[in-house]
Amino acid sequence: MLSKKAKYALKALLYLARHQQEGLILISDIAEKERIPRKFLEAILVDLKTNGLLQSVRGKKGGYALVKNPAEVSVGSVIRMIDGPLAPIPCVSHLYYRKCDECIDEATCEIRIVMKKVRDATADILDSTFLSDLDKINTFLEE
Amino acid sequence: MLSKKAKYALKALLYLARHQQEGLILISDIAEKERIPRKFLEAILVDLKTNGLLQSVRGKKGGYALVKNPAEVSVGSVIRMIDGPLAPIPCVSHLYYRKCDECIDEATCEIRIVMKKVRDATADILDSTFLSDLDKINTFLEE
DNA sequence: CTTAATCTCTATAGAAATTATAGACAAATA
DNA sequence: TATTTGTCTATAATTTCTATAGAGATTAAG
Repeated sequence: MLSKKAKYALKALLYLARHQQEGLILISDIAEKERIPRKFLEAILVDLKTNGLLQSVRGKKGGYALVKNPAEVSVGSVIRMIDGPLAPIPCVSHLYYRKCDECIDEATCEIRIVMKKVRDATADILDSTFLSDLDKINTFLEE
Repeated sequence: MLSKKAKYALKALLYLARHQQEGLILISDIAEKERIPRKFLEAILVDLKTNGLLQSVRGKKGGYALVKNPAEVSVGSVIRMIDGPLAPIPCVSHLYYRKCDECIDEATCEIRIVMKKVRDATADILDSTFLSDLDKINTFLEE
C-alpha cells in the first residue's frame, strides 16, 4: 500500500510544480488546497527538502519551491524517499536489499522469484513516470 | 509490502502441495518445518480453509490437506485472501474498489492513473502464477 | 468409556507503523 | 520590534500486524 504520507508528498509536489512560476508557496496554501493536515505536511516537506527536491525560505515572504525540474523527478524516487522500498519483500529490493526475517534459505525461496517480478514491473512503471507526466494528465483534460 | 501472514500462508500451502500424497498433515509439522509460529499458523490455516483451499480433520490422526489442485491456486488469490487488495491504493482495485479517504476528485487524480498501471502489472503476474509454478522451481533445482 | 491427540474458538496482548498534533524556536521582512 | 513564516522536538492517537494463552470440540485407539 502507498501510505497517505507518500500520497500527500506527491500531491504537494504536483501542486508546487503547477505553481512553479509563482515563486515561493506557503505551506498553508498547499495544506488547504490539497486538503493535507497542516502539521503533517510540514514534516513531509522537510523530508522532501532534505532529499534535495525542494528549497525553502523562512520568515515573512517565505515559503517552498521546487528545486528540480518536474521532468527529472520520478514517482518512484518520491515513494522511496517517503515509504522506502518498492519491493513487496525486502530480499528483492535493489536499493534497500535486506534478508527477510523469516526466510530459511533465500536460494530456494519460491516466493522470492515471483515477488522479484512484481518489484521489477512496479519499478519499471514508477521509475519511468515523472511529475511532469502526471501534470500533463490534467492539462490535457483542461484543453 | 507482503505481510508475514501472507508469506506464511504461501509457505504452508506449498508445504501441503509438496506433501499432497501423504494424506493429512499436522499443523505442528508445517509450523516446525517452515518455522512459522504455531498458534499464528493455526489462524492462517482456518482462514485458508474458510476460503475453500484446505480441508481438515479433527482429533487423533487428524490434520490438514489441500483441496484444490496446486495448478488452480494462484498466488494472487492467496494474497488477496490474507492481505486484501493487490492495488497500492483502494480506488484502483478491481475486486475491492473503494474511494480513497483523502481523495478530492477521483476523475482528476493524477496519482490514480499511474497506480492503476502498477495494480494491473502486479495482478497480471500474481494471477497467472500458481502454486504449481512455484513448486517447480525447487523440483527443477533438485534434478 | 477413558485417554491422548488433534483441530477450533475466543480473547487478548504486545509490538510496530502510521497518522496526526502541540508548542516552543529561529529567521526574515517591514 | 512585531508579524509572518518555516523548523525542531516531543508526543499522542490510531491502526495494523504479529503472536500467544487456554479452554473446547472431535476423533481414534485401547
